Amino acid sequence: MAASANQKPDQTTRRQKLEAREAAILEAATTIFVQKGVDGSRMQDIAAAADIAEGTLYLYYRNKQALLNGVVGHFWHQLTLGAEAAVDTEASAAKQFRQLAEYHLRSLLEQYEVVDLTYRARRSHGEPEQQLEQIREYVRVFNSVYQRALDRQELDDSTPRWQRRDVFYGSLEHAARTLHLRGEDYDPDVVATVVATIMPKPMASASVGSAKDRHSNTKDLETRLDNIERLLAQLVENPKA
Amino acid sequence: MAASANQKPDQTTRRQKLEAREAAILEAATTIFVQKGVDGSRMQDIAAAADIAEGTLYLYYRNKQALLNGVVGHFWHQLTLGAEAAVDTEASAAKQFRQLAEYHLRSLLEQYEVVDLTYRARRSHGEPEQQLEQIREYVRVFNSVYQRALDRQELDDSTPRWQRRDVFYGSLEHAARTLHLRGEDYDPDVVATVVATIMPKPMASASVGSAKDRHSNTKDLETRLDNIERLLAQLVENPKA
DNA sequence: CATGAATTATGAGTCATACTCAGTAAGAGT
DNA sequence: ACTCTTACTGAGTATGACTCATAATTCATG
Repeated sequence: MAASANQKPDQTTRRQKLEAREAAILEAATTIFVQKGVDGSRMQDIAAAADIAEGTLYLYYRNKQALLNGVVGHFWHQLTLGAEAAVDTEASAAKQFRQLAEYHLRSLLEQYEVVDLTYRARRSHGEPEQQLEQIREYVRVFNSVYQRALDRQELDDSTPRWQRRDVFYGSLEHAARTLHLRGEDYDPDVVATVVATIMPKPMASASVGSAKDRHSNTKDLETRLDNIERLLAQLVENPKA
Repeated sequence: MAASANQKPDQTTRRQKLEAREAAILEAATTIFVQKGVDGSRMQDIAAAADIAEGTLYLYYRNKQALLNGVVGHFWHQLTLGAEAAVDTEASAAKQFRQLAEYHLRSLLEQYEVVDLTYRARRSHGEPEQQLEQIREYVRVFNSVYQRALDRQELDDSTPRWQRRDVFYGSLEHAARTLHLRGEDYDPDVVATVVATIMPKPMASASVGSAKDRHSNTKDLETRLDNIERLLAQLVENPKA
C-alpha cells in the first residue's frame, strides 16, 4: 500500500525508504498479530518478518501498544477510502446507506481478525480512553451520507443522528460477529434490515411467506429496485453475452 | 455473593472458606483490572488486594487470562440474574423488551469499565475463538422474552430472531459507548428507539408513530415489481430466446 | 487428641520478552 | 576525503507472569 506512485523500480529517496519501511512494518505486524494474537506475538518476530532489527521497530513505534494502534489505525483508514469509493453520492439516500452497509458488513466479515484487534487498541496505558482517530474518520463517511440525506429531505430528523448511527454500526457489527461465529457468509438480508431500520419507512413491509432462499430477499422494495437497476445495466452493457 | 446462607458469623467449613477466597479474588481482580487495565495490573497486586500470596492465585486460576475470564464471566452472570429480575413476564412484549433494554443500557453505562474488559476475554491463546459461556447465558434472557412474544403473537417472525437480537444488543452497546464517551447519563430515548426497531410498527405505546395504512398501495407496487423482476431475470439468463 | 495423609498456601526463584542504549553504518553537505 | 546528522543494530536490562519445593492447615482416623 504505497502512499504515492513509484517513480522507479527501486525507491531511492530517503523519504521513500522510510515510508517503505513503515509500510513493511505495518504489514508484518498485521500478519503476525492476526496469526498469533497480540499477546502471542513477539516484537522479535514482527521485526524479523519486517526484515529489520528489533530495536528499529522502536524507532517507528514507541511500544507494542503503539504498534497495535498503528496497525488498527491503518486498517480503518483503508476502510475509509474503500467506503468513500463504495458510496455513490448521486444515488438515493436509501441506496447510499445500503452501499455503505454492504461495504461495511463485507469488510468486517472478510477481515474479521483485524477488526478484532480493534478492541485492544485504545487507552495507551491509563487515563485517556479515546477512540482511535481513524475510526472517527471512518464514521464521517456515515455522517456525510446522513447529511446529504437530510439536505435532500430524503430523511427526517425525528431521531437524533447519533442514535441512528449507533443502530447502524452496532447492528452491523453484531451481525458480523454472528455470521462469523456461524461460519456463514455475507448476508444481504442483514443489510436490508439495517437500512430499513435507519430510514423511517412509510410502508409496512408486507411479509411474504417463507423466504429462506437466497433468491428472494424481497423484504425491501428499494433493494429490489436496486436489483432491477443492476440487471438493466447488465443488459444494456451486455445485450448479447 | 455467597451461594447459600451463612450458618455462623465466621464461615468455617472448608467449602465455604474456598468460596469466600474465590469471591475475594474475583472482587480484587475486578477492582484492579478496572483501575489499571489488564496490562497495567500485576498478579502481585491482585494477590495483595485479595490478601493472599501470588502463588495462591494460580491455584484458583490457571493464568492471567483465565482470571480475566473469571472476572468477566462473573459480571455477565450477575447481569443475567439482574435482567431476569427486571423483566416482568406477565407484561406485554413491548414492555418486556423495554424493561430489558433499559436494564441492559443502565448496566452497561454504570459498569462501563467492566464491560470493556469483556473484549479482552476470549480465545485462550490460540484457536477456539468462542463466546464466554456466561454471555450466551445472558443472551438467553432476550431469547425468552422473544419466545414469549412469539407465543402470544405480539410479534411476527418476518425477520429472523438473530437479526433482531443483533440490532437490539448492537444498538444498545454502541449507544452506551456514545453516551459514556460524552459523559452523559442513561437516555430513555435510546431505549424507545431500539424497542420500536425490534417490534414491527403497530405497537409500542412509548413511541409516537404515525401509522398510515398504505397497505394496498404497497401491495400493488410489490405485484408490479414481481412481474418486472421475473421478466428481467428471464432476459438476463436467456438474452435471445 | 495425636498422627498423618490430603489439601491448600506461600514466596523466592526461573524464564520469557518488552524495551533501552552504547555503538555502528549510511547518507548528505562541504 | 571529512564531518554531521540521521537511521539502524542487537546484546543487555528490567519487569512481571508463572513454577515449585516447602510449609501450614484441615480433617478423617484410631
